[in-house]
Amino acid sequence: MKNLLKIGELSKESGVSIDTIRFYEDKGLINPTNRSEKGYRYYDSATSSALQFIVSSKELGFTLSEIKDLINIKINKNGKCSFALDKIKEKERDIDKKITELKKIKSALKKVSKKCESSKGDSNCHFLELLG
Amino acid sequence: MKNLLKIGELSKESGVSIDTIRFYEDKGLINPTNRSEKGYRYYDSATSSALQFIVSSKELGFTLSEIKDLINIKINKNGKCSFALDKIKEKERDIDKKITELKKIKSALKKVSKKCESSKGDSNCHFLELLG
DNA sequence: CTTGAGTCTAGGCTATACTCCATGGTTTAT
DNA sequence: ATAAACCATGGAGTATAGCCTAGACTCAAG
Repeated sequence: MKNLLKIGELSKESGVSIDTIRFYEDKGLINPTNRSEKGYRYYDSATSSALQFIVSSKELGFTLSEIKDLINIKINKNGKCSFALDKIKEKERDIDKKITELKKIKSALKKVSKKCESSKGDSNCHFLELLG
Repeated sequence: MKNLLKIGELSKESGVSIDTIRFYEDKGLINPTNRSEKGYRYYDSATSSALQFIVSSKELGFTLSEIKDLINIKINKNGKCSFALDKIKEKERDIDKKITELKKIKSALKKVSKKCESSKGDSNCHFLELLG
């Protein structure tokens, strides 16, 4: 097939492993442009951008299923931004929530370590004592 | 057995489910004080504190395997704080790393959403366009 | 034409922290 | 004595995002 890549070539071009490419197909994130008679997958080079998009989105904290939604926005809504924007804002809120959560944990840990430090010289640890 | 609790009673007292208690035993976090001839587990009430310790530690971000380490410190090192303190400080660093990571993601998301907003009126989305 | 490299499918395995289920034995209360 | 409630074990299932393997084909080069 002219100008089309086999899965191994796509893998090299995109930096995504063959297994992962097949896995993404299984999850409905990408599709081979076509298949040979014998079943070989062939991709155009736009698929490489699609894979890059997936990788970047993952780095932004999106799960594969959320990324699938983003792709469907592109396909179904003709790429209108407002729909994607909703998802992005939602993810921002998610991340914020996680940060808040972790900050709480952090200050709780600080409290515990202070407690621990205050019993440094003691034979028993004020934290571990909770074990009973 | 006098003063000992059966697993269901321990579960009620600690708020940890029966299944989870057995699961923690399987993971080496707790042990029944003894077993009846027929195999029933019996616990003293200190086990309830131990379960509370596990729950609290989980809330502090420790995994079960890390909690197991903490318990072993109590057992092997006679509860000396310095050892526990190391683990706590390490966990603080973990949490800090995660927070930093999330903050990076957050600012990247903001960038993307700005880009997205700037193309709101356009027929195509600057973010989704990356899909090729 | 043969060999080696590439590809196919289907399935299992990883880690984490459980939850749920079936099947069968035990205890307790009436 | 009998039924309800409890307990035991072992194994499967959940979610996420892949990795790895076997066994069988196919393709390209010499």
